[in-house]
Amino acid sequence: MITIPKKDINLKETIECGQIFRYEVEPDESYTIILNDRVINIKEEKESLIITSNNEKDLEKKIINLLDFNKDYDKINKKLFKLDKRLGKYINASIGLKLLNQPPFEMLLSYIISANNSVKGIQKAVNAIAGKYGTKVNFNNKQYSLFPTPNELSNVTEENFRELRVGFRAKYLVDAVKKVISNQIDLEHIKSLPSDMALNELMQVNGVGSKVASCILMLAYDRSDVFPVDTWVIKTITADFKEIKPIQKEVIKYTKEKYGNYSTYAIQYMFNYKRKEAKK
DNA sequence: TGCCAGGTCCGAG
DNA sequence: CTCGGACATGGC
Repeated sequence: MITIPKKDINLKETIECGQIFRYEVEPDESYTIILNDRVINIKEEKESLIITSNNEKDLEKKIINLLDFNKDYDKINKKLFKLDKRLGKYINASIGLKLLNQPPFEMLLSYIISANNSVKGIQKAVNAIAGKYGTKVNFNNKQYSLFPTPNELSNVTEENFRELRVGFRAKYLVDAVKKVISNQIDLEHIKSLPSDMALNELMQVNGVGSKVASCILMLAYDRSDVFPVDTWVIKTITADFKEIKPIQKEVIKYTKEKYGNYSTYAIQYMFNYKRKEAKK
């Protein structure tokens, strides 16, 4: 067990805003997250986070990275507000929200599945894939399945994926696995690419368009200059940013020009605000 | 019951 | 290049 200062994170907001799919809420309101090579439980206390895992090697480092604790969100938020006062209400709806840093391969497959799907549907499919093909680990007397590696999925057919209720996206998953294994897509190399080239690299995979590629870059590659423009963001633009045409291309252009290297946060706050508003 | 979900692909104009 | 329909599945 380790304890780290909680800082300004709102754990619930961060975990439940739709950016991570493989987690469970425990009876004590802590979160159990399956991250890469291990299972981690995070419990929020008044001033700290209590972390346990089946594998405590480098655990603190992994948590700091996962929860994006190396960034100063207060500074980011102040900067955004200065750039555009209208962002105030969106920022305030997302205080304590951190953009998680997650594994590239898992994000690639998860967001392929996300296309025209609901968060619940995505969670089901991703968990089914892990349950069937991922390595099993034990934690707190329970068995969990890690997300499979590319090799563990190398022989999975379109039909196999379809059995796990991924629908028409099955062929896209097969294509993604194939291109990762054959190194047609180098997930490691993408780290060193500028964002526009990284987007193009990811979009070589069938089923990965601009929006999905942006999600992957935002969540697995720590970019703050790319951002997904989805249905919720379009709704926000339509409602509150009437000078922008509510179509993806125009929103991207405007956002980059106005918010620059803070674009990702601005868009994520808009997304979160609108999605929360709809939930009520 | 029918609509829609953190879209993308494909073919037509 | 832009636009509309198809696409699997399940929750509400």
